Amino acid sequence: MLDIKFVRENPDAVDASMASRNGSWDRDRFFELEAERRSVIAEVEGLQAQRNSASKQIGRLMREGKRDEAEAAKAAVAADKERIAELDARRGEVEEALTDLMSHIPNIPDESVPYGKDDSENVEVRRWGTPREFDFEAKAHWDLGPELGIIDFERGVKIAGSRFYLLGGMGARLERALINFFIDMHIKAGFKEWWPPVITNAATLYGTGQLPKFEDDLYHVEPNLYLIPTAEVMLTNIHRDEIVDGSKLPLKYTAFTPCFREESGGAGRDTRGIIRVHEFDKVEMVKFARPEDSMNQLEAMTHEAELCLQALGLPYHVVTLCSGDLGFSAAKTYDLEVWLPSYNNYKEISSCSNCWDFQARRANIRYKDPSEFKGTRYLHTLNGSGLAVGRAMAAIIENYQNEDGTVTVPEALVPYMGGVTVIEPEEGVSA
RNA sequence: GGGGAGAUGGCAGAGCGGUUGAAUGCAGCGGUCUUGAAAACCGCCGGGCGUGCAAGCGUCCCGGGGGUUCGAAUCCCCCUCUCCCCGCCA
Repeated sequence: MLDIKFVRENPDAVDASMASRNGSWDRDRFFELEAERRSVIAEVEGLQAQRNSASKQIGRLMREGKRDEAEAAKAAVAADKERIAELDARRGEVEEALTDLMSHIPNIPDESVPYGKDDSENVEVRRWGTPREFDFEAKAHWDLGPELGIIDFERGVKIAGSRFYLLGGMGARLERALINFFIDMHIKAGFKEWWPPVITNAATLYGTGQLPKFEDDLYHVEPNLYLIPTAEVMLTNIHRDEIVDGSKLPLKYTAFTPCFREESGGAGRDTRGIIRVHEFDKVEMVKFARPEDSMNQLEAMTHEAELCLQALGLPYHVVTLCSGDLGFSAAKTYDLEVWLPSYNNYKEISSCSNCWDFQARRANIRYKDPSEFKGTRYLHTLNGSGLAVGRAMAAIIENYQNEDGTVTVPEALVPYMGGVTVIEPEEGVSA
């Protein structure tokens, strides 16, 4: 959520932000509600002040035994009672409407974010590695996986539904290896490991910005319970409604969780393979940073995700999302896109964002640092994938495939694979 | 699922319906003392909103919501959560 005072004083900035994001907001209604809110507050608080002092007076008269005067004072105050109740109710309505309006406004892009209408205008920042030239016909992971007997699409659909898949044998082991490998990388970089629930409530989802606007993207378990779309939700909300000790910042958290997405809007996109599915595994990084340090922390977090790809020897490039492609809560985002031979292109495998105080304001996460300022301030939250496990697996299968249909295990993963260096076709899973 | 207890400031923990936004302790901040530190002593020390250049003033907040009252942390109702016992159970 944006700062309401900022919006009042800089409506043009919100207009510009909305235009650059292909969005819109009701500026007139905002000012209408905002003005009414303040006038209602002024009036009701004035009446409350009168009532409060009258009440004190009544208390005093009662103590002094001046019954008649006390009764007269009571009658005088009673007149305002109804008006106060009326204004109070109106205040509730206006504030609710205003909050609702505000909670649908996305974050404002950082000034360094390039202007653009959609992902075609994202800007490449750097490349690492060179896509491999195959001297044989390279296969897509959706063919090679089943042939190796490590990915089973048909039975995944049978036991769960479309856009679900099943890993078997070395496929399952590779998933587990990747999870452990990524988490170990982050632990070495100073991240604290967490293991959160994958079911969450509405307040938590509101805090990170999934609700109220993106309810349709979420799986519902019960009216107030949802499956998490990413561990970011849980890690960021760990400190919801808390005041963090400023000397502890930045806090660096990591967690592995499965992620659940309805993908109702994704029909027809990435229909093959394990690229876009309803349930996927991801290791996530989240940081809580001081405002003046958050941009540096974004660079560092992006670098941390890059190290994972480098360690796996997977070619990738980094792009800055343009304004039109930016997510709801993000002020700036770097996407890491890994080379996928089947796409003959780079495909998103990590997204690292600085949300500034947008989520912190929603989730009420502040910090305190008596040596620098009195009171509390909203901190900045950041999140980044490190990495999407399923897409990493797809990239490994495709980039490390051999002409004989086997897949070489990236060296860094061998210890995590129990010494296995090559994945060979196996029986009894799907083949 | 059944029964019982509870929810107060960063933490711990008081609080006859009327200067209680809230005692006290710890933590924190500032200071005295000290070569420095500790100890001791003194002072300060919640948040949101409105208003104001500011100092300040006002208002709301004692899990959440509603009610009674001139006035509620204190009384009533509903909800949520936590803890303990029993049942069930990986």
